[in-house]
Amino acid sequence: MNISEIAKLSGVSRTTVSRFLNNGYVSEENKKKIQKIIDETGYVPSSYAKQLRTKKTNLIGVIVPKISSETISRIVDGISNEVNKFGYNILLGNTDLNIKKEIEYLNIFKNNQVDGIILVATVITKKHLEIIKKINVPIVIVGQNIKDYSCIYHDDYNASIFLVNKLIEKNYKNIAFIGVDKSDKAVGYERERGFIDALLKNNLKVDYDLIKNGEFSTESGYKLCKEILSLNKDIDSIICATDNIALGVIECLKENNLHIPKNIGVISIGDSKISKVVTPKISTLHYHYKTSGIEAGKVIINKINNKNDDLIKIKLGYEYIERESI
Amino acid sequence: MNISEIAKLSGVSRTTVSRFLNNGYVSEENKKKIQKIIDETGYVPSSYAKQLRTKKTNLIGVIVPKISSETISRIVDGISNEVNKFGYNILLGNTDLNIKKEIEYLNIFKNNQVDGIILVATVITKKHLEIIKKINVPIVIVGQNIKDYSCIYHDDYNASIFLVNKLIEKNYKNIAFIGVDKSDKAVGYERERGFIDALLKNNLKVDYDLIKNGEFSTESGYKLCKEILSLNKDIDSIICATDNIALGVIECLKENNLHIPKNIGVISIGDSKISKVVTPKISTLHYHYKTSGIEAGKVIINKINNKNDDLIKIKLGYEYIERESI
DNA sequence: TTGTACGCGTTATCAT
DNA sequence: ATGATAACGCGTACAA
Repeated sequence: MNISEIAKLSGVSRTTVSRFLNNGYVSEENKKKIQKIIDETGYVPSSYAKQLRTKKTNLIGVIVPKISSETISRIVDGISNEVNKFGYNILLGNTDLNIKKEIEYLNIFKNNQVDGIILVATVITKKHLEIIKKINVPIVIVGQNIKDYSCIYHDDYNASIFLVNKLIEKNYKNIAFIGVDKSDKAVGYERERGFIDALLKNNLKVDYDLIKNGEFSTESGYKLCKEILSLNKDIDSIICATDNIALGVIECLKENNLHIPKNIGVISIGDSKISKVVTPKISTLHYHYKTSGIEAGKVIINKINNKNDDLIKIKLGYEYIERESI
Repeated sequence: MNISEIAKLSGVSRTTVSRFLNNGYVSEENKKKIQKIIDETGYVPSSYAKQLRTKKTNLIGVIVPKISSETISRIVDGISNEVNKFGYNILLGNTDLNIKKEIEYLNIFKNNQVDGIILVATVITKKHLEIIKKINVPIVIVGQNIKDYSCIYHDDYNASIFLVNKLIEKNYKNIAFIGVDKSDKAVGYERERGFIDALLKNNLKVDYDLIKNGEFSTESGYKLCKEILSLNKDIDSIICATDNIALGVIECLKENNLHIPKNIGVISIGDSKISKVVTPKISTLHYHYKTSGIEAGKVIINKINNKNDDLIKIKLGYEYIERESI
């Protein structure tokens, strides 16, 4: 069933049916005729042909490192809710933490297929930037602040500073830091930088032995915590870049019969589900992940509709949630 | 940049370029010429035109109730990994638990746009079935066993029976059950049915006051547990249909100074992250969610390629993980 | 092994 | 307000 057959059955021309479907001028009489035939036949216009003609797919390509992550899926939820309002759908590029696949998806989405791209990434390499530069649809980056590109990101630097100040306020003085590799400019680099600067501002010594970087996992948190304890440096608190890391840290501290928060305070970033559930409940910074998805959706829709390439930078804040771990 | 321009630049006809792109016979000489031009120009064929011509999008429509859920996102992860292997991508229909949107997505995907549909649903109404019947692309349903449709689902009935037997084995005798609404045939109906049948098989009395159904949430678990306790029926264990429900139950029991597992045993289904983390750690049934996604991917790809409409039913098992709550 | 000619289903243009 | 016609970019019989 196609537009020509509908036209024939309705006794009008293809053009009129097309106009009817796209809010053009059609007489009331013809409107009724056409609607009747469409109802009877269950006709739906071919999206292929429409896309070929209009160069529009109403699709947003969303590239994510791993969909089965609490933070990522919240971001995607936000994006999806927002863009759906405007009739857009999501083409999902789940890269499984594989940078090669990330590049692959950028290439797939590059030329056509989608009207806009939202890239949720942890590490942006030169290779990424090379391809992104050549992309001819609007792009928004979530979670990282990349020069010359519109980004929705979190205030990682000040988040770390906040955590240090909070610990100091609670009389903790010898603070360790467990984060992730600095190739992740946001979670790795910025959170560590904030930590160091905050120590300096508070006239505390920066002991680089107490700054460890690993992966986004409970196991990594556990391992690095063990390493720090083996140093016998008499620390009284640990800042964890993520809740998952904090989980490993807590496990390790418990095994060593260290009481949280009496012997050692633990604090982290994320406010994930587990942070409310583990004993002790983790004092943490709530990050507005779903909001970042919503904002990214708004920005990309705007770019698509207005065709304006203004550089948009949105830095989202955080909210301190005190629980039991400090 | 289109295929004609590539042809002109390469000094061959459009047809030859098309053949080159689609593995047809092209002389070595021309192959080199064309490849060179493609590399220089960065030409990528228009997916719109290709789709119009071939009636194939290489897209799988995946409809889910809420992407920001641990189980759902694991399923989607599995689907995505599997279908990507065959060059398919995912068009995500995130319905935000809104049945109307579910129907909407089924309609969007119905006629074209995708080569196949995977529906991850909790409740399948008559309205759903009406639309699904009219869909002319292959469809696979995940999480529910629907008559006449290919489904990947879990053995919910026997899972409940297993849990009852496990409790009895540990000398629990007065068992309550907290589940979800029975309009969810899998999590609601089947799990409750298994519970009741298992009691009967073990010659235990079925007390319908001790069977409560609510929502998929911690709050619901908390509330229903409170209701059960207020009955003063002297229960010694509670089976929870999901980990989230168990979480609320545990909270409630703790508040009432009931020791888990000494005073009351708690057991559930899901093996979510929180089940390993909460105190006490929850004894639970691991469900193979990612696997169900992978299987769904395999089935849909098969249906698309072989055009066979064999009815495929895959029932996945479970794995008992004993921790601390019984 | 290559090229010509046509069609996929829609929208845009222009004339009426 | 309506219709004829071209064009979007590609794949594929068919002929050569």
